[in-house]
Amino acid sequence: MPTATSDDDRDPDLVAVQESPAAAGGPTRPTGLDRERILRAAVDFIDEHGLAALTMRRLGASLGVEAMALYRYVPGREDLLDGIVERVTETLFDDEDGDELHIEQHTGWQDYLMRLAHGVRRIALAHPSVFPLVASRPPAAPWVRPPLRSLRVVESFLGTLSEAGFSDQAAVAAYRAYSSFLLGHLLLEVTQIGAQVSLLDQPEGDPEAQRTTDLSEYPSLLRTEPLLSLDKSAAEFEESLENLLDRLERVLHEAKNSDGEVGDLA
Amino acid sequence: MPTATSDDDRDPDLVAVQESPAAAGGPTRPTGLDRERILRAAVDFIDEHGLAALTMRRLGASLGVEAMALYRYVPGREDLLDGIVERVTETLFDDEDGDELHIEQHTGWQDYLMRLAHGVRRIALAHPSVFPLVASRPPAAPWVRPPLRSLRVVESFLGTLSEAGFSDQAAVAAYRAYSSFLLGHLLLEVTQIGAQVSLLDQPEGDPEAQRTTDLSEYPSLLRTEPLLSLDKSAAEFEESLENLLDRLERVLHEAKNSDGEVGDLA
DNA sequence: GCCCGGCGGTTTACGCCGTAAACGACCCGA
DNA sequence: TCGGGTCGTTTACGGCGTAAACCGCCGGGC
Repeated sequence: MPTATSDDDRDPDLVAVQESPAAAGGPTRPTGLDRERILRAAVDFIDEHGLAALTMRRLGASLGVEAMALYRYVPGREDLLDGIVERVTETLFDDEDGDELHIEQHTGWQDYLMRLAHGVRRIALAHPSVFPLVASRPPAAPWVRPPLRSLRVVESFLGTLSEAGFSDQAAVAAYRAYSSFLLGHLLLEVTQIGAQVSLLDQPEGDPEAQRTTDLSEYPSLLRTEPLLSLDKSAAEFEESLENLLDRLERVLHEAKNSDGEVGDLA
Repeated sequence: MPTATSDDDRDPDLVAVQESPAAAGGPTRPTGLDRERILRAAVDFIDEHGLAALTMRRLGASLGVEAMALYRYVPGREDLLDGIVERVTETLFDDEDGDELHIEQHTGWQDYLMRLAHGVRRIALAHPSVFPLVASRPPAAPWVRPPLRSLRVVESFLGTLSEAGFSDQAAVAAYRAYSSFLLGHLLLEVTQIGAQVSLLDQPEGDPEAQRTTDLSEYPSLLRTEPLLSLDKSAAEFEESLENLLDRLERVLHEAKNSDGEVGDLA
């Protein structure tokens, strides 16, 4: 049972990631380095070998080139990581059909927030090993909250909510609650994916000693362990998201009714 | 606006951290290495210089000793990091008065969840640079979700909710929603702290060019920028936490009324 | 008193890291 | 023909984690 959503239907945010033609195996690449090609190779590399394995030397090798060659297109490792994050998060916009994020495109702010959330989740699930980078790289401005990292997205978020009748305070509070929700849920979800695969490719040692930790001192854990091991990420994401939207809607309506008081959400 | 700390009273989770006597400056320490002393020094070091600055050599130097001396007490760097996390999270139990976490101690599951949340938040705020480690270190079992990392805490969590009438499914779902909430909120809060200090000690360059990014293309951002820069972390934490508890309470009561159906929260 | 084993810390060494700097090869317009 | 630019390589340096050899010292058995 891999990463099933509810018990038997598919997770709409889990899209098959097709191998870029002849990208995986050989260290050769016809010719012509280029910042864009480097970033693409870096993302592929992290997807395949994990974040910790990414070094300038190895990334160079994966492009059939010495490490120092990369420095002609990338100022240094830190900037490379920033570029990776930027590249991955930018796929929010070419997702789906054109740009789903434009205000005129969607039907209401709830629809907008749901599209945005699933867009970010799709990115996280497509690149589980890259997502911790999206979560932890220092943001451009101190009030930019991962995983909503680009000013363009934050602007679109605040603009949409404003237009829908949210006060500035309420919109900002919504932005904060929304980003906390996304970060917490998705970071835990991709971590769990990573933990599972790193368990799978470590079947060494005698198969008996590989037994899970002794839970005999923890009766509740022992009893609920099968439940804890079930993956309900997709359903829980949906549930939490809808709950957040309900809460925002309550704030919005309260502000409209008693409109002397500012619906502040905090 | 219920229990939230409003604009001007103190944050109860922000406790003053007193300097350990003569710990900050000199690299000297009387004598006698010891795993516990090493871990303490490591936490102090990270608090002072940041996570990235921690190396075996420098940690050794901060104890007046060569790097290799540490290896007599710590198998390696990875294990050191695990030890740091364990040491920091264990202070959950000696917080407050004895162990606040025992089931008999508190009055109801809501009170328990609030104490637990504020306990974790206190840890995060006391060691902002360590918390990302708490959040990202691979957990002991795949279903252990940071920042609630110890089996003891998870057991206590599930036991408390079970005893309060939650079904096993509902308790597990609550555990997941709760850990997502804590992780998302606290990680963003400590990140913001780190960003602010790292901005403060970088006042170099000519003071004019240090101007913040140009926001003229982003009208909503431009308008709400002062609001975005306001720190309302404590109040928002409280608000989100209370909302989560309300949601859990709803689940619990629905399950009790129509008790053929399982309140599943997801 | 002497010796000697092991405890606790140091020295040395190895391979990998990020990256500065010098160095070619190759191409193309004057 | 040539001289400069572009693009990648080579070489080198300091710092990293850590394996292995080394050594001073101290306490107990003879």
